[in-house]
Amino acid sequence: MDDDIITVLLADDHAVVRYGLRAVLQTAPDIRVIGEARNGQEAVDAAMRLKPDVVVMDLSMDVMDGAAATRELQRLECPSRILILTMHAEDEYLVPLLEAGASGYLVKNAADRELVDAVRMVARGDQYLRLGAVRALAKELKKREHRAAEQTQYESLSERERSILRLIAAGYTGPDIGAQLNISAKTVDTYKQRIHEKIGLAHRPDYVRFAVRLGLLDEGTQM
Amino acid sequence: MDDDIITVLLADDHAVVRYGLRAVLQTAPDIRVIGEARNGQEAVDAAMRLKPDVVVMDLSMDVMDGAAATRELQRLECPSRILILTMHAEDEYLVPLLEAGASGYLVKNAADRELVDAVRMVARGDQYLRLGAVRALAKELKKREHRAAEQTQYESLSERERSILRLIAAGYTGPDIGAQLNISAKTVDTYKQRIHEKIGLAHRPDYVRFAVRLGLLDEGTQM
DNA sequence: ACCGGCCGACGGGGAACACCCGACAGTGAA
DNA sequence: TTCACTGTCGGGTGTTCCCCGTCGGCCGGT
Repeated sequence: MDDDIITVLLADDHAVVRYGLRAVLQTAPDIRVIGEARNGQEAVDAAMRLKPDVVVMDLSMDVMDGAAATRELQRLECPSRILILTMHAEDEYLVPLLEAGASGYLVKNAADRELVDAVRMVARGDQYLRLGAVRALAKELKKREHRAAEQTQYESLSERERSILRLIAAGYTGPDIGAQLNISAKTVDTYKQRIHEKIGLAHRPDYVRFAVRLGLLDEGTQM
Repeated sequence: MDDDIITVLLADDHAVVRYGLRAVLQTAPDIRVIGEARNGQEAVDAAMRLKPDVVVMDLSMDVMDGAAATRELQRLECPSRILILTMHAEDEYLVPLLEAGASGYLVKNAADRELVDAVRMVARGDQYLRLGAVRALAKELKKREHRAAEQTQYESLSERERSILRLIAAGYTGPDIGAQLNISAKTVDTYKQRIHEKIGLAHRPDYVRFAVRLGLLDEGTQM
């Protein structure tokens, strides 16, 4: 299966892109495209059936996106290496993708020149990452850790406490919150103190910053 | 120049996509690709030089995006029709694009089947719009109007009032705000009342919702 | 079976805050 | 000049916040 020829599966929901990728890869005699998929679900099915050396996978697909498909293939212990294609330099997705088991990450912009090299490297078992992506990695990791820490703190609260946190951040007063939840304003007070003890939020600005960072305020506000 | 053959210029910053588009359009005998461009700037130059019947233009490009290039070609009174290609159903860009002078709007998803038809229609002077896009038009317009209304309200405030609005939404108390701006808490009170009179924000939740919708809280919070 | 920890729910009281009232000076336009 | 807008401040009353303590229910440990 690997006696010279590198077999490749293409996964992209745009037919034009698949045509283009095919055209580029056909210029390399040691690479053969053995299948195509129009979304993540098809990619997983095809990869398990065809067992290609490399899956060239678009990040943004309708039914199951590239990240989800990567995770799924990893879960199913598919031996294929995965090379992620992305539109621009959306490096924020890099870390979870590598955690999910992707072997490479290529910006479509440079796909014509670098694609063949990237496929070969990934097929050999190496990782292929663009330089900018690597640089963004450290920064991203830190941000994510901080975000994750806050997320963990939030999840350490009880259900009631989370509700109170959200409502305080949204600007409601103690009595208002009590009315909304059918409890006394004094009870709301208790939760405030417990939130303070647990995760250190003391004043309203702390609540608002915390909630904005976790995106807790967008939910109830969408129209 | 239009004695049968439709001349086309391709503008997309991804070489793979250009290859794919070429492959699709080559299947139509009445269409000939006479040029390619790697960004909006090149597209404008090439279009003015080659005067193609149709410019097939990607929406998201680095140097000058499809919308800007469309506006520029319109300004230069280029006779070419413009067919916009977009990744997904990003219908929010539809209205400004049509205003800018685009003749058609095609989702890349369906580019293999519909592209040839779209190019022919646009070349004839018709508009080509996907059905979903048209349906989304009315909804988008409404949303934008509402957002724009709030934006206008915000801009109708004085500089000081805007600051107070932001700080209240961020959760600061009157005295806190006074300290930050070196004014009395009582002065802050006045601004609150004036904001109330001008744009109707009465309670803190109103402030928070308003600020979240206008994205006023993300700015000072990014790290 | 008991004890400590966590959770949901209250209340009192003093300090802090918000809200409505009025006030006044500077600036710029009608 | 008069009027509207802006930036600034104060007084008083009602509301809210914050720290204190309380109580019953539940669950896990010894």
